[in-house]
Amino acid sequence: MLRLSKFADYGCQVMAYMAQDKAVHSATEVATSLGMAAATVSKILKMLARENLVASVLGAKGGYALARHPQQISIAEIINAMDGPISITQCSGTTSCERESFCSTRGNWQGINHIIQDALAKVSLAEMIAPKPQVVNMRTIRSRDVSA
Amino acid sequence: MLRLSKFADYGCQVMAYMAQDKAVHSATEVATSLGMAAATVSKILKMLARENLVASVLGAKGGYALARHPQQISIAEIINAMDGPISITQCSGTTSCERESFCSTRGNWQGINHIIQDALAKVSLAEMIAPKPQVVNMRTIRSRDVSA
DNA sequence: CCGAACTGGGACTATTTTAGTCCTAGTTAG
DNA sequence: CTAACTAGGACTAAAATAGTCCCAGTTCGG
Repeated sequence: MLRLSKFADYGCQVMAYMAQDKAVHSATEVATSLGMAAATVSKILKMLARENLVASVLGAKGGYALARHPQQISIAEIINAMDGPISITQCSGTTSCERESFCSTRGNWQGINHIIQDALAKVSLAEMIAPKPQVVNMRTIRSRDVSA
Repeated sequence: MLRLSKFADYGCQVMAYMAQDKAVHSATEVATSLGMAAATVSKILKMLARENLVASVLGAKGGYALARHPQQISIAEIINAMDGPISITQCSGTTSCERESFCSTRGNWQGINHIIQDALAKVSLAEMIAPKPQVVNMRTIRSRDVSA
């Protein structure tokens, strides 16, 4: 339906791991713990560091630590850091968008996009790692379609 | 941030065009009106027909017409028809998902996924083509980030 | 002061998705 | 019976994504 990139997914996993404590973790350590390729984790941490979601410590014994408290980091920020702020409609104003009905469509797309961003911004990393999901009433999970 | 495929976008455009009236339109006609490649529009209409969003009429003078009233078609259905029911998290249960903290993360992902699906299901094709966006209060559009 | 353990940044390649084209078969109006 | 259509799928092309690697800079510990 709507896809989140693997990077965004990885980014959240990495952040979830980091959220365990306030300590400094090296990329290698995170990779080992998560069972991911070291180079990939390193890349992800670099991206997260650039967006100030994690703070980096240079040199030997260096690594990364969460820049803020898990309560103060939303998954929207993580996704943005990994995927960039790409809106769901990527209509780059090409020629096929001239008709009035289409433009009004665009306006609605933006509204929908906003709802999604809002939903993601409302969930903090702390909530994400909580065993009891509070994001939405979980009786609604049945709505989940069979994945492709 | 979150990407909608071009096909889903096209599908909505095609459906918006079809929603103008209850008449039968050939793929060629739709393509011409929308300024899109005929083969592509044809493919999109076939997909929409398979999901019963449009009804097809075979033979000469054939074509497609909206299967239901625009009020009764949600954009979630259109997106599903085009992209398939792919949830935002595509974790296929690989080895890196063993830890408890991750699994709880998955549960929350499903909740978020549901919110998004809900938002899309609430918007009908009729609302989508309406010039005045009612989907969300539009004072919030400022939240739209600069696209990549 | 040197070497080992790190991050920073980016170039590069491989892989997978996505988009788009085309062909053949079947249906129907005139 | 032919022209105008859709049905379905095979195929190719293009682009986005994921993943690897390299080199430079920083810091710790001996």
